[in-house]
Amino acid sequence: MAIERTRTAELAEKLRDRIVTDMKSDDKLPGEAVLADEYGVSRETIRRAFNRLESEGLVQTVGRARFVRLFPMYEWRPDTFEHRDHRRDEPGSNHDAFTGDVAAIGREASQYVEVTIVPAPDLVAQRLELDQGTTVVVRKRRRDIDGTPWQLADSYYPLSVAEGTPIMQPGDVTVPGGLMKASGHEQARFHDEITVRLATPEEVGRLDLPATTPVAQHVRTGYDAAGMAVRVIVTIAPGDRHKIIYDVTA
Amino acid sequence: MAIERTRTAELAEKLRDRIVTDMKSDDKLPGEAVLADEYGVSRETIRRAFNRLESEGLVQTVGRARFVRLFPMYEWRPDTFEHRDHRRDEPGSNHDAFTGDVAAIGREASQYVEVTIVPAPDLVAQRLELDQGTTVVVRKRRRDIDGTPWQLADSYYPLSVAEGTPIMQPGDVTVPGGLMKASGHEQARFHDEITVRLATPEEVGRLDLPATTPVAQHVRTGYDAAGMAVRVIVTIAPGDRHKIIYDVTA
DNA sequence: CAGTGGTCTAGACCACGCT
DNA sequence: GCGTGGTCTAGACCACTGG
Repeated sequence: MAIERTRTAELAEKLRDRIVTDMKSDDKLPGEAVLADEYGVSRETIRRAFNRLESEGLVQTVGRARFVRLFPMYEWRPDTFEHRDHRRDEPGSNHDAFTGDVAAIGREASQYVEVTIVPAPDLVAQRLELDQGTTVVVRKRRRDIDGTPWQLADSYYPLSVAEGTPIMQPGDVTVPGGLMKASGHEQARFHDEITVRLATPEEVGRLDLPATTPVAQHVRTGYDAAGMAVRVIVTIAPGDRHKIIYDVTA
Repeated sequence: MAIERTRTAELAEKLRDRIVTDMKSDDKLPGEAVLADEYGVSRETIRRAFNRLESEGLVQTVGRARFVRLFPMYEWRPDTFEHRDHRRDEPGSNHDAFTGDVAAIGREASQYVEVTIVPAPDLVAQRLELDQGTTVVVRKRRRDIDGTPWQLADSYYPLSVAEGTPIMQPGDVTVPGGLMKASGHEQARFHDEITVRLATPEEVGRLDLPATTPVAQHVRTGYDAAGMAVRVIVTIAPGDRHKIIYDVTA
């Protein structure tokens, strides 16, 4: 006999099995009323089971219907990302690191960048060693794969670093050696902090996620050769479509 | 005016505010009936709000009551952890890396290790380059802080590496140079993969977590100087009590 | 305007532990 | 026994959308 479980947990498992064995990404799931009838439970129980599957990222509700979502994992390598990113400036390459990674698995990348000046959020001010509320330049970036929002990567720069440099240029800028080199503050080392939590309502909106999805928040602080904190990148990576990879020498 | 939200979301926010401003860790929360009356909503709405707060890790239900849980973040540095771990073998130290980290913030660490031989799970077999189902040695470890389960760290070794070495010894073993050196397969490099997802029922049980908590799954594959995969460590770190840190040279 | 999912409620039953 | 949280249900109302 199977161990004792709640109807909701059992139903979630049945639906999960059914989805992974019989269905593929973007398939439309039956309506709540149909399933309630089919499995002999109330509509609320159906909804609770789907809530679980949505949190897992397996199902997403769009408008008036639920769809299967099985994303490929984007393997993100923060330890080599910036290094590879500079290749975009080499002759013959029009790939930044993200675009190159995505092209390598036969998919299409796109990015949307918005440049603004804002008071530094707490998290950023601390890491840039600025007073809370000091204005900073932020390049808010959304990276998509095959038209689906994949991750957010917001870069914050002190005004003293960004002013009068290509960092202030709107859009996805390409400059030889990269934005940081152009600012005269090439980065020598990074401090990366990863935390795991549920997506905030803002992130749910920007990435079109279900309401209760786990995300990785990756905060990279970059320092120049003089030891000055010159950039903070806050990356939000939904768990259902990211694997973060570091290679470490013992 | 505040933007339009559901009663559940509004209530969750009110309770969150109330908790972080007026309460402290381990305080007992009022019962559902009391809150339903106080806020003028049904008990189901109270429960939905608490479900959200439990997922965030702010509240935990124990037996017949809910308590505030505000954990300090354990700052885990996988890139230097193993190196520092070896200090346990230096004269005058009885600290491994975890115990030392925890002592440094004035708290008390404890660890529970169980050694068994099992068929390699898929994830492990692939990384150790073994056929699926090959038996491997696993050291299942739970690390606690101040008596609270904090993380799981299960280490898997190929039989050929572990046999006849202190790796097979039960309990929290201390050997000069570390377990890997004693096996003749000191690790030269690591490949770390981090994914984010909801805790599995097994993890919920082993770590005493609420049912819908996000965790980081950190899989470290260690290679010896000859390039052989000699160990896989699967660490499960609940998001509400961990910050993972890597320092990277550009 | 009928059907969908989103939300909320009242009420029921249960297991459990405390008084 | 009574109150707690855990679970489930039936039913209601809403907003939105496609026929």
